[in-house]
Amino acid sequence: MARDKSVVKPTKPTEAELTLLNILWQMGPATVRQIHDTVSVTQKTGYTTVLKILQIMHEKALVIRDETNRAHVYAAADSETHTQSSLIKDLISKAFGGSTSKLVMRAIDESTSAEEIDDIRQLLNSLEK
Amino acid sequence: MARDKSVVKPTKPTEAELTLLNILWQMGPATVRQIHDTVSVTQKTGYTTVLKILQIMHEKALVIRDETNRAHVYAAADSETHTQSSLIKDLISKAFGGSTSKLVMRAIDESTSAEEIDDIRQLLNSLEK
DNA sequence: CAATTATTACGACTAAATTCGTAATTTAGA
DNA sequence: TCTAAATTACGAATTTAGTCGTAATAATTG
Repeated sequence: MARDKSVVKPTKPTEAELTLLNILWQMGPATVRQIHDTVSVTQKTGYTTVLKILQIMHEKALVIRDETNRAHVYAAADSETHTQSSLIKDLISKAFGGSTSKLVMRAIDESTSAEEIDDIRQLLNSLEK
Repeated sequence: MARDKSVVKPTKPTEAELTLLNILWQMGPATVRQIHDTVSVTQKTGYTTVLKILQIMHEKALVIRDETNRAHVYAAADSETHTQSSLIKDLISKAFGGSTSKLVMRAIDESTSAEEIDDIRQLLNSLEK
């Protein structure tokens, strides 16, 4: 049976895709050139590799593209927050039996700073109401 | 340069592998037959497919194998807790800029039950000392 | 306008993940 | 023992991810 395109769940980004999304969330809309320059700071990746991944992400609707100018301008299709939520929900269901509290227990360890713990405590307090 | 095998980081399990690990953590050591029977309850997967994935997991040292008997007995190489920690750390670094508190904020939402929130609060309290 | 440069398009290639069929082997039962 | 059943071994086929070279196209500039 044919699937209804409008209801297809957004694809989970791969690692390479997530790397580019992080850059887009950071810089905002950018050209392949800008994105490649940024990713090149930490990784040795070919320009066409970045281009290709962005094109695939466009097919998957992970990014939107402005083709007005010669150099297309790419932007993340979903917000960082939205994507984070979907990634974390996925992990909770696949590795934590659906238990958010178990995940939080595993997430916090000796390497977690006092500030982070404090932030989390604040969050908990704000849920009181 | 050759890598020191004894220091090679444990591979991150794929989705199919994680499915089988969940079963092994649940049942304890088990034969391919038992694992296949269990996975079959929720998915339609061929017996040899399960066997193959377990063999690959063995190569990757994700599981250990007792070959004493005809039907080999497989068991998870790492504990569920250990694997959960490593998966969550991976996600924190790749999608949350290394911030545990950001992850916890995204993890908790309207669908999180009061019991879960309570469990998390207890955990926070236990960190007081 | 021609030549150089920048960018996108296209396709190929490798590696890993997933699937499973068939062969070989071992065990157990008649 | 000999046949049937169960299990592992082997390898092929498919899909996705990731990589990049080269061709085609568009823009720039001398």
